[in-house]
Amino acid sequence: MVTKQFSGPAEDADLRRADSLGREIFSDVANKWALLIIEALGEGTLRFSELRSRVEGISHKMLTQNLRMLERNGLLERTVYPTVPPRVDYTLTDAGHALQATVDGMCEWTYRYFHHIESARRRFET
Amino acid sequence: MVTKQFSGPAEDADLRRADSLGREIFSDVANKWALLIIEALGEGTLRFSELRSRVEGISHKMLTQNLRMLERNGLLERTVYPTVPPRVDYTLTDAGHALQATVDGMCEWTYRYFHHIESARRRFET
DNA sequence: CGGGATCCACATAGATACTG
DNA sequence: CAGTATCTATGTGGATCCCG
Repeated sequence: MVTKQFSGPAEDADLRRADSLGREIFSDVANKWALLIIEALGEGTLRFSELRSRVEGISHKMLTQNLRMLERNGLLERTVYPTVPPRVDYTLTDAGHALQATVDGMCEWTYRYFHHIESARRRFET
Repeated sequence: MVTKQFSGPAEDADLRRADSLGREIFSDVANKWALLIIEALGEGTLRFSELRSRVEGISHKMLTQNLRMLERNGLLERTVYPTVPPRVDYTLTDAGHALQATVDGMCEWTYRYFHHIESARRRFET
């Protein structure tokens, strides 16, 4: 999956298509901002402005761009309330939550190997 | 961790430093090529040229660049054999393997939510 | 073979301004 | 408040060349 290759021409064309799509999805999702957004939404529904402050350092533009992309891939749902001023909520779908679980894993990993990484860096710059 | 904020100025300065480093590590690692390299090395030690063909689509430059970064962060070990022609092996460290486990999760996720994503995309372009 | 260095096209992301 | 549009700069990545 994703990293596996299909060698022979006798391979099922449907499987090859699946693999290339898998790779495309992986490329979409495996980026800093997307994962941080997913992680932020893990705690529950958030508005645009709330996301903006939770995902530290993200620009207005990057946020909207990634939200569109995540919505397109069915990872989150966008609810617009036709009020003045407008209000838009973002919530993870089941697929989104499932991914969020693995992102949690990455965050825990960062925490666990913190010192290992710090000392590796010190060793490296010599 | 990573997404958590430290608010008050009374907060422990060491924790803030830890958080910003965590974020830095996350930003390093949460990118397409890095994760695909980690995933490829999950199966075992590989040479530069082997990695180049396993991680489909990666350029010479991106491969070396990411390998340096992953080595710097102590995720993999680089072994140079002083032969002619030279031979260089890359192997995951414990930290690398731990991360690889979570990347596996992402790959499985891609596989599991494949159809969900496909249909979400169809719905979106209307 | 592995990898550094350079050049450059192109995409990406920031800033700014404008709309419903 | 949320979002789109435009402009621009900067940085990222690909291609190419050379070196041990």
